Amino acid sequence: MDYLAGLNVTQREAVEQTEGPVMIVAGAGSGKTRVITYRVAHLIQKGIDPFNILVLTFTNKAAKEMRERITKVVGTEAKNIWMGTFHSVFAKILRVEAHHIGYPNNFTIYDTDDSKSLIKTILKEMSLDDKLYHHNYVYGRISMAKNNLISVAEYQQNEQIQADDHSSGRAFLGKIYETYVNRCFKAGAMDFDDLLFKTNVLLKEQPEVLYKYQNKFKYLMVDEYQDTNFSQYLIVKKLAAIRENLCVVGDDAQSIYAFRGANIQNILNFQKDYPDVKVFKLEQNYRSTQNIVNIANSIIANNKNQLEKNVFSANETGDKIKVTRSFSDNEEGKQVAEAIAQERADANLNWSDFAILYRTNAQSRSMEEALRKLGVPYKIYGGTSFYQRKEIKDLIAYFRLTFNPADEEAFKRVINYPARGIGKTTLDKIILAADKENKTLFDVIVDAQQYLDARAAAAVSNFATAIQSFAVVAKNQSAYDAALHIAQQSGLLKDLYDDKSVEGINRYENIQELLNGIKEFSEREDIEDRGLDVFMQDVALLTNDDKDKDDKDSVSLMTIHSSKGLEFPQVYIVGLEENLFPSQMSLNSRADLEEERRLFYVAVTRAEKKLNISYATSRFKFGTLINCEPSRFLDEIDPRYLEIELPKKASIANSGSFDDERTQWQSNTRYQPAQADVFSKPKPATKPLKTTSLLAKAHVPSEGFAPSDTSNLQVGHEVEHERFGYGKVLTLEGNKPDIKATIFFKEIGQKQLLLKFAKLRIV
DNA sequence: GGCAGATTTGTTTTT
DNA sequence: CAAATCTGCC
Repeated sequence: MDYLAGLNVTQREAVEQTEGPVMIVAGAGSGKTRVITYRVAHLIQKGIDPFNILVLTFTNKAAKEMRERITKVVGTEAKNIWMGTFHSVFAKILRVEAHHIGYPNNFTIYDTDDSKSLIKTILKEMSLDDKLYHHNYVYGRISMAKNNLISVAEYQQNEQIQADDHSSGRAFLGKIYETYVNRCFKAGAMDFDDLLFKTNVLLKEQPEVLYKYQNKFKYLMVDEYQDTNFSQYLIVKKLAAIRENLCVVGDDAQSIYAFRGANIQNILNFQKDYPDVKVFKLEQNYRSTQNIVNIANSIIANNKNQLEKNVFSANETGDKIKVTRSFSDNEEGKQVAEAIAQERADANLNWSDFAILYRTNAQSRSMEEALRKLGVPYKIYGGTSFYQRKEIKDLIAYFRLTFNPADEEAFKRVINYPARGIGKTTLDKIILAADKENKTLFDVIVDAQQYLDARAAAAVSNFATAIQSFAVVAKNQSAYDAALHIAQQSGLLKDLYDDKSVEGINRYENIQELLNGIKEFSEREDIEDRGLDVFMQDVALLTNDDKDKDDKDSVSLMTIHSSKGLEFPQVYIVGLEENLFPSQMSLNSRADLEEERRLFYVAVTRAEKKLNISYATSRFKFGTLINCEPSRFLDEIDPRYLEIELPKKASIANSGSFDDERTQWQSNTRYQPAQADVFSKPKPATKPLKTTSLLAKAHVPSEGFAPSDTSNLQVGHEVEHERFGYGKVLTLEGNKPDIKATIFFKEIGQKQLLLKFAKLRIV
């Protein structure tokens, strides 16, 4: 029982309140994970069977960390606790129960790519405008519906939804949703949202199944409860209904998953649903210095919607927070890498004491490069997972098809990879036939000569026979032998082996790595069922973090989202720029912006001792350089806690209002190639312009260059362009917003520019 | 009908 | 900078 000694009064009470509904409102760094860990340990100590405990988290990493920590307290018994993400836990249950709701138990899990690809196929079949019905939009709409447990019938009958879809000009969404759901069902596939949606269906329609799990999970805990969506909320509520031994832990200030349907109301509903709930508030931050906690508070104070809380720290005041500017993303990487190396030497720290956090995965690249140059070991969490690489998905698609020939997305993926002469037209015919006959795509190719001409039918039949033979092999051989057989006989291994490019070699190695992983799996003694089908069943749910075994001392790189729940002595938050953080996608509504701010709050509160923030005044986006302005969040921080460090070198291209405007249009507008060529990427002169030297040096704009209002621009006017220099207007053509000017520039010759984009100063 | 090269388009965050 | 899509050629 000595583990209770390390807890403060509230933490201890929360741990000891094992019975009945409990809500723990836990500020950042207030020992939340500690409480959950010890609470589980305490339950086991009290004699509760670990098999009767269910702990739900949001990310694989959180689940893994939690299990490790519990293992340290209670030992190997921790293995028996049901613990994992919502998706993985309920996928596991559905694997046992799916037949109750008409699904095969070996259903396929569609990942986001599969879902979007299916949506694209459906849109094509319905010949809908793929701009208006953009697959991302459609996917989001369907996902929203599922997360709110809105079935197809309800979607089509709901007046509000129908009105919305009609007014946005997308009246067919209900129909698309219907087709999508039918096609998934026919393919024996569930998407991510289905894992929760179908669990709800199961628990609703099968009372005896519900009862079974209510009695299995006598104690439930949900971490990051503020991130639950309605679907998740209802599952938890139902499972806990008999005993109400339900403990939820959350912090509204750290709600950062609204984009996937999380509903902050769930925390408020909790008190309504369980009137006798015991609420514990953890407000003392043990993690960070006072400066860090204060800065975090000053950030979150800018949000209007929040529960009252007073997070404080009794730790040392600590260093001020350093804000650094650099002139490019690469420079930013260099500065961060150098600072880390320096700090590590000065303070005698480990590499693993440092983390670099960013808003988007794409930002890891410049950081990686800089770290590599300095020889700093690092580890990237998340990002494109190993299992999301093309070659891995290709091979796994073969596995999927082997075990579930109905799997439409796997079918489309590999029907002509490696190339075997089955093209777009043939595929379209197969899909059409399948639709008409209400068969699966695979059914059609088994019966190919009935639907296709001889040549295509032969090719397709060979493929079908191969897949069928794989199924026999998979049944009779070990996972590894079967996997190797499929990799070879499909021609995939050879195709990759023949590709001697750098990427090709890499891909081949990745396949080898996957095969090695399967081999390891085949040889595991601790699980009974070691077939290839078991190995690949839940691959869609895996992320990179599940693969990392090496715990070499290294700097951690990750998005802020995946850093939630973690802590590091020194944290570098990079890319504090408008349109990046906050993301430009979030600027349309207060709710979205506030979520970004909470994200910043999460980032800041990861730091224990030292926090560094940086931004760049330019960075590469889509391969072109854009100018950036500092994030509004920087202005919101109480400057008393800041130490602004200006760069040694003067930054280029950062001159006030002009840059601001350009940043804006560049992020909204495609770079006009006619303008870009001279400046950013002089291509090998494939199409040399007679009047233009591609090697011309960029013009240096005159002092205080500012574009003029060009609405009254006339032929003959002398103008200055920021990069093309001085020139004379030759012609003006087109109508109002799209007036095109032909201008002869002294330095580079004739150019055509759209006035609405060109920044011209009338001389 | 199918392929390779050219062009164009797209990035928030996670399961 | 990549991946998706389109275009011209066998």
